[in-house]
Amino acid sequence: MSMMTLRLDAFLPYRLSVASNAVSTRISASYRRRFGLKVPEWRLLAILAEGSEMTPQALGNAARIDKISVSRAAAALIERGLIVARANPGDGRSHLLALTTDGRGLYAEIAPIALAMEAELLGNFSQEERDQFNALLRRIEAAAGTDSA
Amino acid sequence: MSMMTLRLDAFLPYRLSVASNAVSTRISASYRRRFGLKVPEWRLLAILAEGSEMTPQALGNAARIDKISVSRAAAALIERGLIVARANPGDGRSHLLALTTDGRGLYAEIAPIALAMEAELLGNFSQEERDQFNALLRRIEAAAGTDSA
DNA sequence: TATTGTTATACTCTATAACTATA
DNA sequence: TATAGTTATAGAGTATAACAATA
Repeated sequence: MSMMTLRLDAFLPYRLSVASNAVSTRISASYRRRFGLKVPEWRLLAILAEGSEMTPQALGNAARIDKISVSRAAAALIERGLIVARANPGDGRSHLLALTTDGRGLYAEIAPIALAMEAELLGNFSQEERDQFNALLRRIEAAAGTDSA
Repeated sequence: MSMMTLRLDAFLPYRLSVASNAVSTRISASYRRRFGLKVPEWRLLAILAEGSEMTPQALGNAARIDKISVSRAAAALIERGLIVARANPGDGRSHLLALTTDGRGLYAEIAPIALAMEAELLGNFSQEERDQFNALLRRIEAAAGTDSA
């Protein structure tokens, strides 16, 4: 009877969870403290700043947020006047969300800070390591998304 | 006035969070469904299986779990008869936790499944990529743990 | 009927704070 | 006084289900 032993320390889901938690605890505290934003709210701002107006569904796909969280985050941002909704001419069930001037202003304030935090976390990563890390994360994500279990 | 734009898609904290969430959603659902274990409970079993009896504090350090979660997870495991507590001869405030025979049995059942899930997630990773990924995660974790912000 | 979006509800994980018992 | 551990409480994130409006 051989005792199978797993080293938690080298177990990937554990390492990934610990690293992700350490990073997001630190970063989300900064968003909240400095800007009163929750993570899903910040993600919506970032996606909207990249392009033009979008439906909640498209936003959720782009930011990897389920429709319930999109709905709540959008409501909070609308209430603060950071985004606006207008009717979707193509589909009456939906609407189009876009940044306001205030929203663009807040985003312009946050983006450099977010990049600085990222740079701090990746302080000693070479560009190659950074690209590699990103690629590995995408592969993991794709494998986890597969419905084979 | 240059508009600073950040690509959320390439923003590391975002990628890390998405990958970690995809992995842990999938794996934790398996622990819960098949074994009735929450993640902190599984971690305590894994750490105790690696060595001998430990205090809650030592367990928390080894499994990266705060003392409140250790306390709750340990209580759940004790109630199920998977671990036992005995007085700590060196410190009356504390106690020593160890796996029971049942606990060892359950661990022996889970460990191969956990390793299989990990292998599935890392299916197309070479050993070198795997080691590199682990090392990068540790560096990120260390950088995030630093109290410079 | 199916889909978009909202609301209600619940669960996991984490964090803060107050408490106890020992040191 | 300080520390180990427990309990209470609250918040963020995510998930399921039921619902309203429109397709």
